[in-house]
Amino acid sequence: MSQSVGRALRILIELGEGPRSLDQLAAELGVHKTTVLRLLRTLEDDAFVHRDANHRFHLGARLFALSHAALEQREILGYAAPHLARLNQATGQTVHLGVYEGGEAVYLDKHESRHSIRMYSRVGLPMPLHATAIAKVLLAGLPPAERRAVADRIAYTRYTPNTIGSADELLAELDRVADRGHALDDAEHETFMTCIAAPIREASGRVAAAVSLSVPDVVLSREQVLELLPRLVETARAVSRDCGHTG
Amino acid sequence: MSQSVGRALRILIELGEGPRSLDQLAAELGVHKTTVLRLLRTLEDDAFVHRDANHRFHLGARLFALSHAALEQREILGYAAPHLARLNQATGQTVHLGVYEGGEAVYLDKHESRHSIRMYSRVGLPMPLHATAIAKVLLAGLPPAERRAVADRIAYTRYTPNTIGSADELLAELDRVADRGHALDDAEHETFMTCIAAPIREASGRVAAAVSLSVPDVVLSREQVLELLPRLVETARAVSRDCGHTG
DNA sequence: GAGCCACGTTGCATCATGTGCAACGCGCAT
DNA sequence: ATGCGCGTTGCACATGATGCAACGTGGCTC
Repeated sequence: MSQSVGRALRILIELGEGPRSLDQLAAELGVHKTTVLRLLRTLEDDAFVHRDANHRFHLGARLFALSHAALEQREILGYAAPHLARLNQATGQTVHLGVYEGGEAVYLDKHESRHSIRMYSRVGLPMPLHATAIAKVLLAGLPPAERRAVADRIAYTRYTPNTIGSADELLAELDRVADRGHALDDAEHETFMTCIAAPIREASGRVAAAVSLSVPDVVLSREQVLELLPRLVETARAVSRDCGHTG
Repeated sequence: MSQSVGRALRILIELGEGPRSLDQLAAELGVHKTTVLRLLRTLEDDAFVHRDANHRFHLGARLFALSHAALEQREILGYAAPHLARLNQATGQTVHLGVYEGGEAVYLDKHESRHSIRMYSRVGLPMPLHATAIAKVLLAGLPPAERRAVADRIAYTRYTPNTIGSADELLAELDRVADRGHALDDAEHETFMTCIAAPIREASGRVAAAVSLSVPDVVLSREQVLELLPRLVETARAVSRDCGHTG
């Protein structure tokens, strides 16, 4: 579709086979040296390729970073999916998987409630950091210094009377969440919703994601939702185990 | 340098942070949706990105493949270098590291002889497959079917009276090399040179590379070179161990 | 169930951008 | 000194990438 990009990608693929010289690449792609050189320089600027002292081109460091990132993302989704489905099956409620990435908490996966009254959300959508159970779990998993930095950047839009309104309040709440091992959203985002969330940890112990149950008041009371906590926590633990987290 | 390629790479980098939608990417790059879509399709064609059922874009499978390939290449170099330096130090002779990639045997690393008469070679340079000790070790490490295919493709240029002249001869020699665990180039490439080579194996047992010693006749006789074999083989074993090969 | 909205998708006209050519510079080998 | 191989640069051309505007479509909301 896009010629130059296609050629650049073919260069990467060729380099995947082993180091190449400029002329080799030009010959293999069937294009002029000049063109290959320009593509290589662009690739080099972003560390996708690396040239050694002898003007031979190798795959660059960025690829390692990317593949690691990709692996992590995929793994969590794949490992979590069956457990989320089972939790959804057992409770009949909306189940979310969320992760903290690039300064935002976003939904990675969603299993719909059986009830006609549902929570609005979309996979990939960022959520308010101070007003959702998932976000609180994710933030509680960050190192304290980073928590503070993130808390200071939040706008603290007040969605309901219960919404957390300041960085100090949020940080105090994050401490409680870290202690308890789960978070509650008690009508802090929507007046008619209660959510509970628990952390998923990867092998290193880092909080890699969070699972949540979201239930409208008209379906279950706050107390009834809390009764689902053990099930939720057990699901999060099961996913963590699948991710290699022992304990 | 190359605009569209640069944008495509930035897309990959963004996707390294996490899955994105078309509009998100367009906003982050500051370009029109259409443009991003085209770049994405090109990336998708080569499996650099993957789009899930919900039209969200992820990093694709090719990146895993590439990073594995790159890691392998780099690892061998890094693991081997100190051992090669030590062998070079101990013997004073030219030491080469070679790998078989994309139908060619090439030099990956070189440690120069202390003597004024040296072997001509350059890192990254392909070597004749039928007339060097390294290449014979590398080919001997291939599965038999592939050996045959490679042997049939060779031109069998006769460099010296000792040069192997046919596929059958070469295959017979490869069998011997595989049995012995090392190869000898007895003036088969240059009339005045003797080389010996031994395989480096990675964890899976596959022959990942080969080390060689190259000595001009005027420096050491054929017999004297063969006396260096134990040292060479031990070096190759040491590198193999560093690569995770047990045994 | 109907309408709406968000998002991905397509065709097209424009011109910026990527392209190939030819010439240069450099290092290495003879 | 000379020649060769390889990477590099400047330049003119037109190809191919771009943005616009309009269309499809699926999912959410009412």
